[in-house]
Amino acid sequence: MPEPRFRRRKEDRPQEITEAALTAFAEKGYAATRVDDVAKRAGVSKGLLYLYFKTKEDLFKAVIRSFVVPRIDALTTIIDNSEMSAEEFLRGPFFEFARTLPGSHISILIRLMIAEGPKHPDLLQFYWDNVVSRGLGAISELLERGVQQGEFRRSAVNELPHLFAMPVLFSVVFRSLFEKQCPDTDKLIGAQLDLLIAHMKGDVA
Amino acid sequence: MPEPRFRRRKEDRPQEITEAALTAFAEKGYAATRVDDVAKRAGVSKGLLYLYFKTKEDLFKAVIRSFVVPRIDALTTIIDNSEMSAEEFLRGPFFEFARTLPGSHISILIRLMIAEGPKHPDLLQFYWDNVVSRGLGAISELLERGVQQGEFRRSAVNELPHLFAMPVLFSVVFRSLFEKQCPDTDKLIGAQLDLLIAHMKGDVA
DNA sequence: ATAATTACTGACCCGTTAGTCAGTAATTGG
DNA sequence: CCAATTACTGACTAACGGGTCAGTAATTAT
Repeated sequence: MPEPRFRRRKEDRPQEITEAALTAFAEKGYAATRVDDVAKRAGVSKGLLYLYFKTKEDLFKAVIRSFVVPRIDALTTIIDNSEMSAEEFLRGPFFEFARTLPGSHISILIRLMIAEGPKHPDLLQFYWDNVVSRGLGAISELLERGVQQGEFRRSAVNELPHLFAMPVLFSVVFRSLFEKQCPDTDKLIGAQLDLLIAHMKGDVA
Repeated sequence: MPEPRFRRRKEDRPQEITEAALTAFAEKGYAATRVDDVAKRAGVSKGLLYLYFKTKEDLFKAVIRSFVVPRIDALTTIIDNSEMSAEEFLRGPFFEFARTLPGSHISILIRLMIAEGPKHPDLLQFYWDNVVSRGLGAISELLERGVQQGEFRRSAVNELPHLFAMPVLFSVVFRSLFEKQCPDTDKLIGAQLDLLIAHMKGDVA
């Protein structure tokens, strides 16, 4: 009896396809990625891909959903379940998150989001609700907790959560464009963290 | 004698076309912009466009060149020709530049640059040399001047130029994606400026 | 075994669009 | 006024790629 030409693996296909799509999108960008190519990488025919994803745009959304959101979940879970002081969290898990993000494949998705976002308003809304808003909210809560416990003084600056997010976005974009000339991401993010924490604690800057 | 169907205006065509292209790219992004559409907006036939620009990519590069670079030139000229103190410059012209950029059409080009950059390495190099590198260099010089004149203390933070550039890029991206939910650009940039200047002056943060 | 089901294939279709080019009409020079 | 020049037009094409679907082969039910 001959080897079967293919196996039916309904369960695994979607994930295999989104993984292939992630790689392809990362390499070529959205518009330049051929659906045919994604299918090949996933070891599947184009027809099958269209069985699981209605359109190319649909596929793109699925990629964002399945790779970016979990990352944010991980962060917020740590905040909620740990007893760390705000500073410990910022210098620990947050810093770790921020410094590893720009080198990860997620950073490519963020770039894609910037590039393609305006063409997909509903995706943008999804991204806002599930990633950006929650991320900023988490920082906000954390700072508030720091203030409550007398660790930080109450700052006049309302934009603090954004100021913490800034170096992350900056590094992601900067590195993805000017890999070679990019300053050390760790130092950049570290410097901003130092500035902000010093400010929150009321130290001499 | 009838009105001529068209005038020959060799001199003005390139600029008119790049202007039309800027608008089109801004509205639709690079891939979704039709060369035909750019031509129509410029009031020319597609054939003529191809007489002035070899390819669509060529056109894109011309747009970046002609609209972004002058903006940086303006800034560096002010630095070189004015007698302002560093702080005056940062709180004056630099702040003005930074806060108006995210609302201008240039910001759309920056987003396009982020989106399309990786596909055009030579353009990226050009952009680095003529925009990013010069911009960072200008800030660097300015800070150095501030230190020389005893206005600022010498900071241990080497990444300062990037820290000044950060809120600008952040605002550009943030606003172009989440226009509605974007925090007040002025305040965001202002806050970062305050932090950095306080740090440079050695004040209490 | 064989029928019914369905995951899967791959050739095809068709709208779309970057880029071309033979021809046309506005200029310019004699 | 006519000829030479060239800025300009617009119909054309060649290719590409998203999406479809009739058919096939693996699986499951009987």
